[in-house]
Amino acid sequence: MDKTGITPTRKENYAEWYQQVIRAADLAENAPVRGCMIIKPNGYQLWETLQHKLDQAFKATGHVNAYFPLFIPVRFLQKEAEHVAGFAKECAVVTHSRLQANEQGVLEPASPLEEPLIVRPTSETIIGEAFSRWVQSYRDLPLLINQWANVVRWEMRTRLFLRTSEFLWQEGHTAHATAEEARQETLRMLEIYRRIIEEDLAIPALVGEKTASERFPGALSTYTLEGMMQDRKALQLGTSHFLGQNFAKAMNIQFVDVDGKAQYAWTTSWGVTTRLIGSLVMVHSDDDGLVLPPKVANVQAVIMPIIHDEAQREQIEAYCDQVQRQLQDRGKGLRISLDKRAMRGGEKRWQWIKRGACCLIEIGMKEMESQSVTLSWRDTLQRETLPLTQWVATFADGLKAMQQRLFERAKSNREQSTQRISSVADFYQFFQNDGGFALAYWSEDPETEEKIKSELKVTVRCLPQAFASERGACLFTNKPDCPLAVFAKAY
RNA sequence: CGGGAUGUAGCUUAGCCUGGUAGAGCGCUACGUUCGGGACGUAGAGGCCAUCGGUUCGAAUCCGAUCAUCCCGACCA
Repeated sequence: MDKTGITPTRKENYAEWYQQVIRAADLAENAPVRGCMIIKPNGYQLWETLQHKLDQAFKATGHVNAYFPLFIPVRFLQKEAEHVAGFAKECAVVTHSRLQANEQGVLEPASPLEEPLIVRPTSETIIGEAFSRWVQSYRDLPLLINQWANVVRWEMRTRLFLRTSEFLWQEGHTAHATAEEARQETLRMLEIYRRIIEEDLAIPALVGEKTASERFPGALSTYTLEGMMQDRKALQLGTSHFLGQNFAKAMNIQFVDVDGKAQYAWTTSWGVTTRLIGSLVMVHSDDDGLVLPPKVANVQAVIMPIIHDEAQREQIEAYCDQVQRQLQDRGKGLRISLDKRAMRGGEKRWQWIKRGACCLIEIGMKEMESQSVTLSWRDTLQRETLPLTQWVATFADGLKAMQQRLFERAKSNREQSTQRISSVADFYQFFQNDGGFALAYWSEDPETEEKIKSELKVTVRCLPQAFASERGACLFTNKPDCPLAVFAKAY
């Protein structure tokens, strides 16, 4: 194959390749509003699939969904000092309640609001206000709430799915009677994210804790899941925050404990966003377009009738219907498409390759006569022909195998670009070459963090859980007994 | 918000310097030949050249203003 589905290739221009994959798969487009995107049906279907999997996991752990206002009074945000500082610079502010035509007939804002409202960049404060009324006694705890919503963070530089001014997410907000319980909740949700990201999205996730500088504004600790994209840059896939009593104190979430004493609750929040769709594109896709893990793919198999002679159309299509029915009978949840559009076979095949259909099934006279199918899996694109009965019986296993292949490939990509670093010179060398994830002992001192950020554009992604027991002398300061940190360039 | 650039068909764009009211490729529609690795031919639809103003007999083209977008910097799921 010399001609690739996507121009340019990953190697030629990764950023442009990413945009083109999204365009070719028809996932989303830039909206006529600055920094915003239109998520098209193919993209939204992916989001619905992720939503469904996450929602099930949340419900299974006792969380319930609710919906809180889009608008938040400015004074709410103001109640937590770090929180304001973190979000103030990127808030959309609503100041007027109507439009009025001026002398030229141009509509202008009129009727100023007494108190400006911000469009939620996140909902800790407005949910906290509600919690303060809902929580009275230790019997009201834990309070486990999730919200599916859009949020707005006014961004300077935007990219489809990865960074837009408005995006979709879920934000979980919980309140607990003890610090220990809240911390457990933070870690429990982190583990749910890890499981879905690794098992459904087939993206190996590096799990760990954020440093002070990368922590959520107002949190005591922030845990993160970091994925490595094919350009070796890190992408934060989800976060879970232990908020301590900061928001409980700011929003006055108090309860009476067993001993009759008033106590501040301990709260958490955690979220993942439509950015996960961007990570799917950047981790699995290739120079021919979108590649998706079967568990979340919109189309797990597409059946394409190949018709040379119009006289044969009817019988070939009837055979295709039969193949679809038999596959579908093997599993209710299977997503099988039958593409009867009158297009040339090659063109049709390419279209489905670019859209990330997991399995491409071509059926013409040969297959019909021999009761077989010709198929290829999206990640390898190698054709093989199998008897229909055998194919139907093994299709589900084929999906599983592809899911596994994608995960293993992503994992081996990450491992190849992950390196233990033991000298500052090697550290600089590593990032001046190809880069990736650099593991090094680090004293958590903010000065080196600042220095490498300005000199190399490298940040500390997290202190990984997997290496929590390892201690060593800091790479930069030589201070003994420091934790291992992961450094990388990040989106 | 600083530095640089650009606005012409759904998309990518030529034309602008040297004024004479628009050309191409892709896409779209129809028909024909094709069809298991991205077809080709023929015909056709589609643009008051970002907006407003100025210069001129005449402006996509020259001048001014406005708006928008993109790229580079400081911030970010």
